[in-house]
Amino acid sequence: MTTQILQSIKSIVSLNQNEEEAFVNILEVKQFKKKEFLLLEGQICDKIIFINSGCARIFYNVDGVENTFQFFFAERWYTDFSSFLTGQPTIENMQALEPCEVIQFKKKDLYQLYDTYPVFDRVGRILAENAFLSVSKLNQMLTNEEPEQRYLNLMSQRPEVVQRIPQHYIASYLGIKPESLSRIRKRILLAKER
Amino acid sequence: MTTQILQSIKSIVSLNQNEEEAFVNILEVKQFKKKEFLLLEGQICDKIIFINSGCARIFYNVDGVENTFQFFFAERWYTDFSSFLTGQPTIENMQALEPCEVIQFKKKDLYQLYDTYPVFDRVGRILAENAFLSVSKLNQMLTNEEPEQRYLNLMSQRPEVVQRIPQHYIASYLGIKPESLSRIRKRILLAKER
DNA sequence: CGTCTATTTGAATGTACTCAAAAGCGGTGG
DNA sequence: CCACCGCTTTTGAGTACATTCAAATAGACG
Repeated sequence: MTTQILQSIKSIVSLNQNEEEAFVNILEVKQFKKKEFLLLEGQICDKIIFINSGCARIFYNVDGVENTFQFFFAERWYTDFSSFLTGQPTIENMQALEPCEVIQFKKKDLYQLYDTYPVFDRVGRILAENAFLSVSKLNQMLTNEEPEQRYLNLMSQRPEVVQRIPQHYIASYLGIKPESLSRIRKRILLAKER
Repeated sequence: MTTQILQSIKSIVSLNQNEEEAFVNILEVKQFKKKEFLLLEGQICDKIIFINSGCARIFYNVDGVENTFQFFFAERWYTDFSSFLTGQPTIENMQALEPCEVIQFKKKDLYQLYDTYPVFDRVGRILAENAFLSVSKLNQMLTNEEPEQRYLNLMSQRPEVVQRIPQHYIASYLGIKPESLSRIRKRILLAKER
């Protein structure tokens, strides 16, 4: 059950037996059905989630419109850092798009680890750094590229998104309306036929 | 000279005398004239910069067009994490918009600190977390808000940007063309007059 | 003072948007 | 297993807003 998350950690730092045990002890496995919420806006996000299987999207509401801004598949870490760090209620929702098995642990347990085993500060640092890289990439995508190019890149770089995620969520992720994505797809198809 | 950066560090963790000395020892103070580059694309970003005074912008080139995506003022940290972490050449340019005094230190020195004094892993973690928060915010801004709203928010949340930064850089930061920003400003002025 | 760059203004264009409706698809219950 | 219902995707027509291209004005700096 905890093989994947341990592997993920161990690709970052090596843990001695004490550290590994201490870490495993704070883990909790959870199952979510399709459409269930792993995190709901208004909650304080005091946990870190690692996805064993399934997939989920993150979105928040702006004037009643759902704004999807990330998809998570197996082997990926998630937390709403803003809420996690500041203790403020989150505006993010994390919703299972397929049945999910996740491993999660609480902030307070993690902070205890930070204080007991400094190696975990390093884990935290590297996870934060990776989170930063991933948001930066998203940012560049949103600022540099036309919607059509964004979709083409998504197809080549994250095919699982295009294959497993409903189109209107992808549209939201790309920053366009479902109708526009539909037209873009049509354009791409026509271009290919030639 | 190092007062500000030490204060910034100490707002994160407390350092004992050894740690503080070790840290100060890796610091280097540098001056940059207006328009000079603190970081140039193609270089490997192997340093972290802390701005003592002045301001700078970060931009990269897309098809020959400069894409400005952040402004830095005094008391702010900067590094191109992508390049810093992966060792790949950076695509980012950091250019002084006013004369700048900065304090910087090298990656290799920092990693030595990481290994000698675990407290710096924590510093690194928290800086990475903050960098993440700031990129996330930028992201939300870019995805949620109309250009006009973005500019209004910028005026109220970061007035120093509007006051000290040339307009065409702000336009680029907002993701629009200088002409559009000019028209937006006009619209805002007209609205205020009523 | 003069040059170079930044900003403003104008007119025409393009692309995604809105609104509306039709077609397609998946899941549920009979 | 099929029929139906609801949700997703597609298509169409018209609109809005930033963009492009071009030119004029304003401002900064030597």
